[in-house]
Amino acid sequence: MKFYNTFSRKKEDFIPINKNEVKLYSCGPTVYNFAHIGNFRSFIFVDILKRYLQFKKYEVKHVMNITDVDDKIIKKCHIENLSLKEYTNKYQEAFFNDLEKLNIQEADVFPKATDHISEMVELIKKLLKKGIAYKTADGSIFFNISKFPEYGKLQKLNVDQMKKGERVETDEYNKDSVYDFALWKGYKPEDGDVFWETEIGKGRPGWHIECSAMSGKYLGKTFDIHTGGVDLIFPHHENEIAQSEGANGQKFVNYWMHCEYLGLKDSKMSKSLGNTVFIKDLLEKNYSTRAIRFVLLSVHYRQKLNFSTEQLDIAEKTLKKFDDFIYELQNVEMTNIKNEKIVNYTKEMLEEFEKMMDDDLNISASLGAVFTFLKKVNKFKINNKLSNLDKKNIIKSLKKIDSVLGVIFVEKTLGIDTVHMEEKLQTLKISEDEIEEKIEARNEARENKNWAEADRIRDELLNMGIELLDRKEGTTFKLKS
RNA sequence: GUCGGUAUAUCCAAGUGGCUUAAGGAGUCGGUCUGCAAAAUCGAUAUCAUGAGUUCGAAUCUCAUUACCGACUCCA
Repeated sequence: MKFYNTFSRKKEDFIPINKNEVKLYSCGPTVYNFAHIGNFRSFIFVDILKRYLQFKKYEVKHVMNITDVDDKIIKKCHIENLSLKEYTNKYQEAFFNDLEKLNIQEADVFPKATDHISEMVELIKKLLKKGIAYKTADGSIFFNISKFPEYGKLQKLNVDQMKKGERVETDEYNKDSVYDFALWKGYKPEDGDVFWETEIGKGRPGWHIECSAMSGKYLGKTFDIHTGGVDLIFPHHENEIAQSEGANGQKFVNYWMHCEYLGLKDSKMSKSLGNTVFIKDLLEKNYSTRAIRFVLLSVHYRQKLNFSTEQLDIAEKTLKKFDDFIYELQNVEMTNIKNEKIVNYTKEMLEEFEKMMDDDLNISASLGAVFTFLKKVNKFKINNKLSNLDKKNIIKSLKKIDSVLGVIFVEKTLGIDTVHMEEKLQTLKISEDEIEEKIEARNEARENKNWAEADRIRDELLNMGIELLDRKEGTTFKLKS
């Protein structure tokens, strides 16, 4: 299995520190607003990565931080006259809600910055002691990049040649160098009640220190994979490396994996540009959460993705294809002979899927293998040449695929004609018998070549969300997904 | 200024030297099936941005050109 490591800018064989275990840290949300679909793209990337590692039988220990204190949050709190907790709780809840909707597996730990002040203070003390950090007159503490010669090694930038003009930094913090960054921000009156009294003074943590402190606490000084959006490479991840390696004197992260932007009409989507799309916006337009998930996962994570509702339409169609495929497996007349070809198809599909995913999560090629599989199996289905054994085999392999993709919902689709169907019909106030009666009436009309009546009945049912399928063996129905 | 990325059909998107006379999905056109649709199925739809070079052989490597995008400021 190979992953592209931002650090080396190359695909590298993945070798975890401990044989069957992967320690994974992901930069999570800053809860000062709802997370937009661009944010969720990177969280879905992590989800696919994590699920695939599990698919490969690794035990994954996953930590995702929640940033619940920073400049923007404090500002907003004051505007809305809420306490830090009141303000952030709302968005935190919304975040978890959206995670669930998008079928994103929860991390093992979601540490919050405000719960780990003491760990951050410890780390800063260590840096002060080593002389890599310094305190300024206003009580702030900065990281001194000149004491960490490797600074810039992730982003591959040369500090001396960086553009300096644009960086408008006021002198409020009295930094030695403009590139020194804050570990701790000394208290200022406008911070209001957002401060901590600590050994290193009264104030609040800088943004970067939380990830170093919390990853260290939950995953150790060196861990396997660190993820985030490409926009975090610099300065955030660069600074994390400086902090952690500066304090611990050992390698921080073995594999850095970064997710590309999601864009809208050729511009990147970000909160600061104000061109954001939220999950709820799309749900209001009646798109399903699984279609959203599908769009976000179907483009390779290192490829820019230009989001559009057209892609959602295609995704809905694609998912319907899966649903129909699985659903119709039940209607096929089953023989009892195991079909060698089907055995081969499933085997080939799973092998191809794994081979492609092993290559830095090449999801497009993996999905290609799945679609090719559907096509091949459909040919058999059409001729009623499937056995129960084949069916089991097919379902089993799709479930396996979906343990990674998380969008096909094999079980749920198979359950349509039992629990789900009953519930749905109840809300539609129609019984299965009544549907059968209508189908019969329609078939009678069809025999009499009364097409108008036949189509009327079909449309009537379709409007209720019941779709008729005319097959050689007769007419069946299913719920429209 | 210093670094970096991308360019494949109408659209999305695999493919990084021969297994590809370029996967897969969507669209469009035309068959099969159907009363007609839907679904399924078969077929059609690409001189791989441009120019030069390396090679027995290039979408794939090298150089140049053009276009777009990004980092160096908060951002997933």
